[in-house]
Amino acid sequence: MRNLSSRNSTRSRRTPTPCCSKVGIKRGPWTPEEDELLANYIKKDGEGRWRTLPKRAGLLRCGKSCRLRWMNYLRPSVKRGRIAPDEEDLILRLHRLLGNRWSLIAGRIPGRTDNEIKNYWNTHLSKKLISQGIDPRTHKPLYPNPNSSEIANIAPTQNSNPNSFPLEENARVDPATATRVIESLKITNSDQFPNLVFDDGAKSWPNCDGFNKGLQSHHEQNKEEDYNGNENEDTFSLFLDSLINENVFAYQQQQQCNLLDHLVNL
DNA sequence: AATAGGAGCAACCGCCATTCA
DNA sequence: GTGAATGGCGGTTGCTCCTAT
Repeated sequence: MRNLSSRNSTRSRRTPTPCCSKVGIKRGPWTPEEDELLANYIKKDGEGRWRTLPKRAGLLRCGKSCRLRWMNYLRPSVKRGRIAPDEEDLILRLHRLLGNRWSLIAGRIPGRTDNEIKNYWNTHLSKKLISQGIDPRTHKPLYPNPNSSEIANIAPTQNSNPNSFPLEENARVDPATATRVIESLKITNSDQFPNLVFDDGAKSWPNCDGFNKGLQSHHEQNKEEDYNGNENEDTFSLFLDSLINENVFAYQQQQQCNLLDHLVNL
């Protein structure tokens, strides 16, 4: 059983949350019996009304705990097992675009939960990027070459420069826009162009800067104009579309180069 | 064989957005 | 319009298992 004393002491200083404040609520790992109770109840009565579900299902758990258990483990659509290389690749690209928006990222990877992706990122991918000299938060080089022209385009740490637009900050667009962008990105980059420049952290830095610059101009435009949600969404989508198209163009150029090299070597 | 340390991951937490009376 | 209830999210914790010593 987990030691929850530290959490309880923290909670005692705060207003208790309504669903978990009752005495007698069970915590910690779920037993197979509890899983069965929950799964059978949801199969029979469906998801939803999580706060009252435990009582109806005969569980001594809070509603949040039931929801989490169902969403992350019991749901039939949840895929178990290792993250495949193509899934990892998609996570990397989506994270680069969206930052730590795990539920959005998970929404584009069938069978994977936000918790699973978040864990995988924290335990595998962030370390992998660091080992490659890439900042996992910004997807930019950790130690840029001072002689490189790239240095001028590297976004400083947040708050250090009010004019900088680090990717993570920029990624905070509304979910509807993000979803549309991801949809087009997935079709364009993942399905049709699996080896796109976008995949490679080092090669994509210029694209990333373009991304930031585009967002900056977008941001400045918003400051000048009265806010119009749909219009700005469209502008943002168009910008991202153009960014994606640039990648497609880069890919096509690379393919042509590869073909020429091949012909030369014949 | 014992144990220390790290990795992986399930679960909990607080906060925020949305819904509804 | 307002406040309570609810759902959902991202950050964090700590337990379990594995590996190195």
